[in-house]
This record gives sequence, structure tokens and C-alpha cells, in this order.
Amino acid sequence: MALRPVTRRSVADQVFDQVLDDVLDGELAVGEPLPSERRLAEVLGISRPAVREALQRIAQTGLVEVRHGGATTVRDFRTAAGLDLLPRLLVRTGGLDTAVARSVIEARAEVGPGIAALAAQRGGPALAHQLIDVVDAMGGATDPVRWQQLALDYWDLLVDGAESIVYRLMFNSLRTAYEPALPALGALLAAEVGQVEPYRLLADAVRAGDAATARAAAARVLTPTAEALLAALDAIGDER
Amino acid sequence: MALRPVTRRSVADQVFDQVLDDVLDGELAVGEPLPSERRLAEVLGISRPAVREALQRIAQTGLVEVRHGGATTVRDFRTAAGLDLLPRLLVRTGGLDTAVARSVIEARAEVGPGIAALAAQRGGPALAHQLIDVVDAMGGATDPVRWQQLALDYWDLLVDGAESIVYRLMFNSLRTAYEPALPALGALLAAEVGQVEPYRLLADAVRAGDAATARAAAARVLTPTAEALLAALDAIGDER
DNA sequence: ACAACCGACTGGTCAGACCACTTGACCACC
DNA sequence: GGTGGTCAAGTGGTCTGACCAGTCGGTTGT
Repeated sequence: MALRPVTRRSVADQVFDQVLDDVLDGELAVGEPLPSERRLAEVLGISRPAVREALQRIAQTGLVEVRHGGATTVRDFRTAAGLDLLPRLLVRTGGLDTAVARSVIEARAEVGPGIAALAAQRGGPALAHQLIDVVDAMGGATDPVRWQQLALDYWDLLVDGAESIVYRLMFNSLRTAYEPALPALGALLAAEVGQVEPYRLLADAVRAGDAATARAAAARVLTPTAEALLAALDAIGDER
Repeated sequence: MALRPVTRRSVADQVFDQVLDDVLDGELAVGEPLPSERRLAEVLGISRPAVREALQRIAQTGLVEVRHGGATTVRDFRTAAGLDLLPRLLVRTGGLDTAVARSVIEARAEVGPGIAALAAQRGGPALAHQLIDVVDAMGGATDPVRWQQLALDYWDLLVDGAESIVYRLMFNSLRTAYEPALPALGALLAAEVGQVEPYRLLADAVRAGDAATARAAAARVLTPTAEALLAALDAIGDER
């Protein structure tokens, strides 16, 4: 018996999603005014405070601009949106946006080594010890999803060791986008299960405080996954 | 007579800032419940809808968790916050957080070359032409702030050329944090004004589609600024 | 032609009420 | 001792209707 928590979504949540999707899909052109709060409330059959909560949250993400006395207008998300929008761009209208997914994989492969280098400079043996603990756990994992979660834990430690708030925040944003997709991705990444050596080598480089080696080792950790995922995305693209 | 635009901040805005600061400063411990909406409204002397708008916006950033029927609790921003929070972390309680600033500079120097490499692969001569236009404009600029704004425009083009939504969003977040500080930083970066050669070399590498050269050229573009800023931060740290 | 004005419309705020949900205490039962 | 039922208090969710505070565009008077 597989029970799932029931989801109860608030009215404001639904408005938030609906308007956000319309903005991202381009149904509302950039610069175009949204209907007034009163009108939205009437059309949607809800109260104005509920509409306002949704609009204020959207304004918080930077996708619309609310001006007292004037109309609320749509902004260009390519210049206005921040990394927090990534999860919503990655999975849209039910499906996975392959262009966004490619971009995530690229960024992961590009930024990861830099994090590893910083962690090697700053983490020291204490960090290496924690990393090895995770690697040992990975050695015992057989489920691909479980494996990937441990890999995320590994990177979490690495990001901590880098002692960089910017990388920490980047990682959080990427993880938020990446983690929900894990179950769906599990099968694709089954081949990687058991390949602990690259992770161990990276931990060794961290212990030695060798930034250059850590950078190279991180690349070897990330490349297989990146290639597997990009190949899978190509396959999806072909069958369409 | 130097007049500045008057700032009219809405009640909800003020509550938003106040609660956010309390969370970031750790005055509200992680896991701790916030006062109830009714209580907050009473204490602050405002209406409940105004409080709600503020809390919902904070929840949107991930810093608190609102549960129907239960208390609203504080989350750990180190694991819950995304890159959008960066501007608020960079300038806090009036001053610049030097640790955050260091991190921004580091990340900029680390991520920039990757963007340049992608742009070289994908941008081609068309992008290079646009870049050269900006470089020419930089050649005529004498004001440090103006110079830095042109440099941002240059990077904006490069990010466009990289055709990566993730880098685009990262850049937006970093720019949002960086740009407001520009006037204050202007003087520190005066020495860089006129050094257009690195920018021109990078544009050439983009025209040639040479990713490796572009990567190296980007490093040469970024390093002087990074070193100047880090030195300035050291000076600030010393005088305290 | 121009400036001042004014009305219609927009977002901002308030008050008070009721609904939906969580929590914890208490109690009856097995 | 553990189970489940019940209930009250407190919390967030929503609604209504009103008024305040800005913006905008047309009208009016010069």
C-alpha cells in the first residue's frame, strides 16, 4: 500500500502558478499590462486579497512589476529572473524542457570542478574524512536513486568545504531543480552505480589540499553523469 | 541642491525587510516559530492582510515555512535559500558583508571563463562584432562607473552568446547584487579604466570560435578587477 | 497651444468575520 | 499500556466591502 500525502493547494498558490506559467509561456507579452486585481479576482471567482498574495509573490521573483496607481506589467524573464526560477523552467507544462536540462548539466560540469578546487584549499582532512564516509555509503548502495542522493550529499559537503556563500546558494538552487527529477532520472544513471573510485580520488585530493588535482578529479566525477544525461536528452529529442 | 527621489515603501515591504533581516541575523533561530499573523499585525500596528503579503513573499524565498493550521517556522537559509538572496546578504544592516563580497568576486572569476568558452563555441563573428562595439565605447569612457557598466554590458552579451539559461539566470542574480554597489566601488576600480586590450583579445577569441583561448582571455579580463577588489576588502578588514 | 484640473481607474490598506487545519489534552475503551 | 474518539484553542486561509493613495488621460479654461 503506497500512500502519498494528499496535496491541498491554496487559492493563491493556484493563481501564482497560473499567472507564472502564462508569463513564462509568453502568453502575456513583455511590457503588457495584467488585468487589474479586481478584474482578476472577479474572473477567477476569488477574493482580491488572494489575488494580491499571488501577484506579490510573482513580483518577488521579478517577473512582473507592480506600480501603485499604474498597471502591473510583465517583465522579460531572461533579464529579470534569478536562478530561483530554474525549477519552474526545467519542468514546465508537465514535461521536461530539454534545452534547460542541457544547460543545467553543462553548468554542473563547468562549476563543479571550481567548487572542488576551493574545497581542497579550505576543507582539509576533516572534510576528506566526511567525504570518505559518504563514499563508503555509496559503495553499499544499489538503488540508482539512493546512489544519486548520496552523490548529492557528497557535493553538499564539498560545497560546505568551499566556504563560499555564492556557491552554496547556487548549489541550493540547482539542487532544488535537480532533486525532484531524480526518480525519473534514476534508470538513466543506473550504469554509474558502483563507480566510487572517482569520488574517492577526489576525497584524497581534498585531504592533500591539492586544488589542481581536485579540479581534475571533480571533472572525472561529473563527466560520466553529464554524458549519460546528454545522451538521454538526445534520444528524447530524436524520438519526437 | 541634490534632490533624490522620495522612497515610498509599502507597509508589507517594511514588514518583509524587517522579518527577513531578523531571520538572516539569526535573531530568529532555525526551527523557531514566528509570532502568529494576528499577533504580528497587532504588534506592528497594521492589518493582517499586510502581514500575510510579507510572510508569503518571505516564504517564496524559502526562508520560512508556512503551514496551514500550524505555526510559521524559520528555515536554515544556508540550505533553503537560493541565489536570489544574494543582494540581501551582500549589503546588510547598511554595510557591506566582506565575506559575501569575497565570495562574489571568487565566483565571478571562476565562472566567467566558462561562460566565455561557451560563448566562443556558440557566438561566432556576429557576437564578436557586438563585443567590439562595446569595447570601442569603453575606449572612450573615463568615468570608472560608466566603465564598469560597459563591462557589465560586455558580459551581458557574452552570457547571451553562451546560450545557457542557467548561466543567464546566474548572471542576472549576480548582476542584481553587484550593480547597486557600483557607485561605491567606482573609485577602487579607477585603475582599470582604459585597459581595453584584454576585452579585445577575448572578443577576437570569440570571433575565432576558440574556446580555450577565450577561457584564458576571460581570466585575464577578470583577474585585475578581482585582485583590486580583494585588496580593497583586505584594507577594510585591517582598519577595523 | 498650453497648463491646470478632474474623474476614472489602479494598487495599498484596513476591519471584522468565518472556514480549514493542527495541536494537545482529556477520556473511554480494550 | 496502548488505541482511538472527542473537543477546545490557536493557527493559517479566505472572503467582504469599504476607504486611502497614487497614475493616467481627457477636458477645460486661459
